[in-house]
Amino acid sequence: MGKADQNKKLKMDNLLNTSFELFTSKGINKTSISDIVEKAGVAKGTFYLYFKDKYDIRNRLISHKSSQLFLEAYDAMHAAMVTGFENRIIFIMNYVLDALAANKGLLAFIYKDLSWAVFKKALINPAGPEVVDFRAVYNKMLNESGMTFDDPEVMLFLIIELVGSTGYSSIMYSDPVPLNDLKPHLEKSVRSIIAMYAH
Amino acid sequence: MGKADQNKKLKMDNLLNTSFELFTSKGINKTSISDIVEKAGVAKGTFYLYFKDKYDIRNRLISHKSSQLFLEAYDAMHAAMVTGFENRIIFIMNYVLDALAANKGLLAFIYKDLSWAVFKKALINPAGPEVVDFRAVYNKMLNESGMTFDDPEVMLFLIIELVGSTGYSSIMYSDPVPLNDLKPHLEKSVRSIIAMYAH
Amino acid sequence: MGKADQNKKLKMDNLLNTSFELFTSKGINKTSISDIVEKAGVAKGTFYLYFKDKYDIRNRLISHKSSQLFLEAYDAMHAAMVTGFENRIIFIMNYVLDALAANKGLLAFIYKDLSWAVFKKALINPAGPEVVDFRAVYNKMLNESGMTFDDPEVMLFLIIELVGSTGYSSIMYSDPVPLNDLKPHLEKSVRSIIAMYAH
Amino acid sequence: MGKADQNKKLKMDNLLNTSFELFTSKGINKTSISDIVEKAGVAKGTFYLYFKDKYDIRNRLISHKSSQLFLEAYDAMHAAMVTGFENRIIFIMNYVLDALAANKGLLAFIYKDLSWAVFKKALINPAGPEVVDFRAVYNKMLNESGMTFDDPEVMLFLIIELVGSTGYSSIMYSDPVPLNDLKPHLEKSVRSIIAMYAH
DNA sequence: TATGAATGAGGGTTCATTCAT
DNA sequence: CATGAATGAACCCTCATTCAT
Repeated sequence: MGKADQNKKLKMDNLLNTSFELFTSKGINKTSISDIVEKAGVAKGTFYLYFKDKYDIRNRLISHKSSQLFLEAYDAMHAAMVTGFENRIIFIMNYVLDALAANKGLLAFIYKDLSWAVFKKALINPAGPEVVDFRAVYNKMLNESGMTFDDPEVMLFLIIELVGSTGYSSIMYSDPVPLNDLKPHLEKSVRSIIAMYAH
Repeated sequence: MGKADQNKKLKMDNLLNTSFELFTSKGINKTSISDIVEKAGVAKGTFYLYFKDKYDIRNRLISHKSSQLFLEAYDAMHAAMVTGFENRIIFIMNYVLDALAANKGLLAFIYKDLSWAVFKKALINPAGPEVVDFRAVYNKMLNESGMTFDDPEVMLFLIIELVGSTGYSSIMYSDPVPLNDLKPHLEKSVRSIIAMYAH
Repeated sequence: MGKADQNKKLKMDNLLNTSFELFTSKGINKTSISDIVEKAGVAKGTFYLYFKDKYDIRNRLISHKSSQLFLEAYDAMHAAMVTGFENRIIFIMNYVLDALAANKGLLAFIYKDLSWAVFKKALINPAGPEVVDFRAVYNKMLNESGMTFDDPEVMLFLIIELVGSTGYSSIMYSDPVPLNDLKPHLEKSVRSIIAMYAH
Repeated sequence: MGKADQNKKLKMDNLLNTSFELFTSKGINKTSISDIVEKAGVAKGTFYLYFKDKYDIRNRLISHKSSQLFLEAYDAMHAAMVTGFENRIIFIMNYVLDALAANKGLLAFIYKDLSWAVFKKALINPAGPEVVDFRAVYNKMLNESGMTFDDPEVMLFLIIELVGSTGYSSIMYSDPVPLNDLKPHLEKSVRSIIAMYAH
């Protein structure tokens, strides 16, 4: 990588980091491009050399941050030496929920897309090199489980949507119950869903 | 009701209907108040006689449309003489999913809030007179079931979030599977969740 | 006065009083006609039956309130049995300054016109019946003084502008000195001005 | 100064001049930002690059124009080789009054603030580099007088408020007397005030 | 007389985007 | 590559005034 390319990478990372801070603190709608470039210390025009618009930068951030979060969860799962397919899924679920509860700005930021569609785009058909291919990870977990599942993709879909959707409400509004009260319900439900698909 | 009041009601309904059309066709963010009043054929100031802002009118519409949808589903359930608690929940679920599949504009409009928070606000703590108190309906269904449930509120929460969230993805993007393929999965999952809470 | 006329008078006084409260509390520019009629409990159209616009009502209030203030000062002067032309002018000056210091809303309200032009319009060429003709009062004071003055009108003009203008700054901003520090300066200056014109 | 900076200065001066013309011809309240940018031939957004709002531009204009006026008066005083403290103050007074009489738009514009508060802000605690520090000029005049004064600041305050306030009425309305008739009265009064403070 | 719903021009302000430097 | 001044359409919202009832 030449010096120019390095410099380019630095500017880009700077803009990405700055945007992320602003998006998670004041929300994407309230963040203007002026805010971003001012905080990043570059000129307005420079923004357009690297990104198409605010939503371009948002999409890249969602991919990157989601990917990072799931990777952390996966690594923590290994570090904790969790065994058993259900246990592993539950571990990841709890890890992600706790991380989001500790960083509501992040939750608010990725929520509208922390649904299957973006999950898939970000994690399963990763665009960039630094994004994990979560499908491979999932398949690995399936293989290591020693079980077979009907429609494993739909199963994952159901779990992600259920956990993401209820987790959001619980973390953001403690409604209808706070996260710690919700977790046992989710654990039971997720185990029940997995049981339905395993044979 | 005097002639003036009738006229007032007409203007308001006109604004509500016009807004709904615009919100469901171009989205709420792309709809300006200018668009609304122009299409409705009233002056800009008139808008502010009836509504605080765009989000005021949106909230009223969500309440009204959600309420209407669930009421239709409930009536259809009675007309079909469906018995059994699980069967009734499944019937309502399918009815609502089919209705939203037939009206994607409506789905896009209410989705971001067809989650527990708004469902609750709109249907369970209804503000206006024309909005159904869905909690009473739910309690009635629980009583008629002849069963008892642990945490019936959390159970409903899980079902709504699961169905709403997966239904959105399936209807809008056929991803990961189209609605008709999703339904049996949802039915199984919902029955499984209910079974977990019944005793 | 017929019953209808009485009613009319009541409505008008109601609007005048309400406007005065709003003008002195939030300022005339920030007070809308909507504010006035809402607080007064009458319909918007009613306002226009009695007044041309906001400035019509303001002018009447300035006349009325200024007149009232000077009348109070004059009465207090008599009650205090102050004798001597200079003493009387000084007494009135102090009375008015103290009253305005105790009611900054009133000062802010009448200030922009508590200058010769309005003073004259309000007090010397009074429009309505309830407004004092201050010129007569002034002439009476001149006669009772036993002295003769060159250009008594210009003398009064100089005094009013000097006192009004410095008093405003002193009361509102304590700049360059607070009112109590200003008073001796003003007293000396006013006596010096009067001395110049007396013979 | 680079070409870009020159251009920037030009735009700013253009906006200042245009605003001044509009403020003095139609008044600040009746002048909208739309009016200003239209007349100046720039886009609306450009206004906000240079000024916070209408009152920001007004304040800068008042500082600038007042400063300019007093500086002219002071220079003329020197050119006329006026000696003696009272004579100098009287000269400046007359110069300023004549200038304002010749430019009633300017008088109307700065009047509401050609009072101590703004005089002080504009001339005594000058913000920008092109604004004269009139306090230094006043102190110089005091020193050169060879006399000592009690409370020279209050003395100046009394003079400025008296002259400004009566001058406004006289110039704008010839009420109670036209400017040329007022001047001897003011001269006498000002000399009398100065005499009171000198020792 | 009294009402108050309706008006709509006009206000201030923001901000994504461009382009000459 | 980088800049940042300039743009100008679009935004939301206010409010004095009118007029049919």
